[in-house]
Amino acid sequence: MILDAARARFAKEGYAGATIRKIAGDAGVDAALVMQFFGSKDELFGAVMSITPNALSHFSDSFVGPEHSLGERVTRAFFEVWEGDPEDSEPLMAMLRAAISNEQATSLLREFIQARLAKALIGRLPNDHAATIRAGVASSMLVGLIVGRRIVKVPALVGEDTESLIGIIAPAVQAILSGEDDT
Amino acid sequence: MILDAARARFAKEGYAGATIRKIAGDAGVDAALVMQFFGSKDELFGAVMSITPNALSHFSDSFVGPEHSLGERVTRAFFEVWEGDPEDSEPLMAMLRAAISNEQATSLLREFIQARLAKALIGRLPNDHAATIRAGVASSMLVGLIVGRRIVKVPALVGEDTESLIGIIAPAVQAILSGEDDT
DNA sequence: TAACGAACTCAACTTGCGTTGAGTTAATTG
DNA sequence: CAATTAACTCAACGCAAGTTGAGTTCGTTA
Repeated sequence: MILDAARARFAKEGYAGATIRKIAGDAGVDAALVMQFFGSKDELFGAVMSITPNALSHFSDSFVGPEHSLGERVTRAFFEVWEGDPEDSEPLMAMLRAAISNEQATSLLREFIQARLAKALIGRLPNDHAATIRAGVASSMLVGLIVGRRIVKVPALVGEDTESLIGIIAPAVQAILSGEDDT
Repeated sequence: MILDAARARFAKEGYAGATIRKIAGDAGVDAALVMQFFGSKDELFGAVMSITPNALSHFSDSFVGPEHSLGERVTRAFFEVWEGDPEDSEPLMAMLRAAISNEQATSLLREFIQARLAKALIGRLPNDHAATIRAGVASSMLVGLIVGRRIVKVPALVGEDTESLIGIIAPAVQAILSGEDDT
């Protein structure tokens, strides 16, 4: 399937690195066919980028439960999606990689962090300005960990299993979401 | 100056996006001259990427002081460097942007997070395995905030002034560095 | 079985890139 | 002033990319 090949390539090599010819090759097909189906590389990319319903519900579910363990549930859900089924994580990875070099991807990732994650959170927390900001901060921090672990491959993060990381990160996420600050 | 133009372009547009022709144009010079000076695009990029001594000492200094405000000092130093003098922040931005698509940049950023930041931290904390990991986690989280604020431009982060963000983030960084976890 | 349309290939075009080598200006120095 | 070197431009190469249009296979349907 062309879409599968495209998703994997965009996730691994970013927007510029993934060429139509390579994607077509992976799918055992001529590059011109990809063009006929999707019109352009941009449109193919748009078709690939998405947040799967499964990933979304995973995030949403994590907000249900006692507040004292909110940070841990959110952190765990985040890792489960980003390091779980490629079907769910590859579109996210494609967005993240491409967001650095492609404007279209940037706005999609922006919408993901802001609208989706924040909206899911706001139902569970005071729906005010501060909650939105805290949601944005927590999301960006968690994305930063994915960047470190999966893209930059910081040894300290790569060599650690998910549970240990969650043990370290969860309290920090909790601190942000529950709003114990200095101001 | 060619190096100034290159630094700005790499920081704004990443490795692939910044072309030799555009850099040469910014510097009011022919592309061929850039080649004669630096040999190749890779070497030009290598000449641009760096952590300035000023940025480094900024980070180091932030570890000096009482432990209960360590998180706040580190967070503040981080923002001061990344949002301060372009002379210091642009090479970092160039590294970060390029790290997604260029292998050479990936290892440089890896070294930055691991060797430099972590090493500076380890002098101040128990020099064990756990401290290295905590340093990696904190660094990646902070980088994630830069990604959100400066690259993806998440509205919640862009619209907030630095001090408010530090107030939210510092306790989380403190939680990670001081080691109050769940395990 | 004939015909139609979808799925697909082939060869080529265009553009922009990094890069090169030969040539030109400008500055330095003996 | 002559000459050597450094700073620089020009025109072009080769390549890989996205894209195109004409042609081909092939399964479905009348």
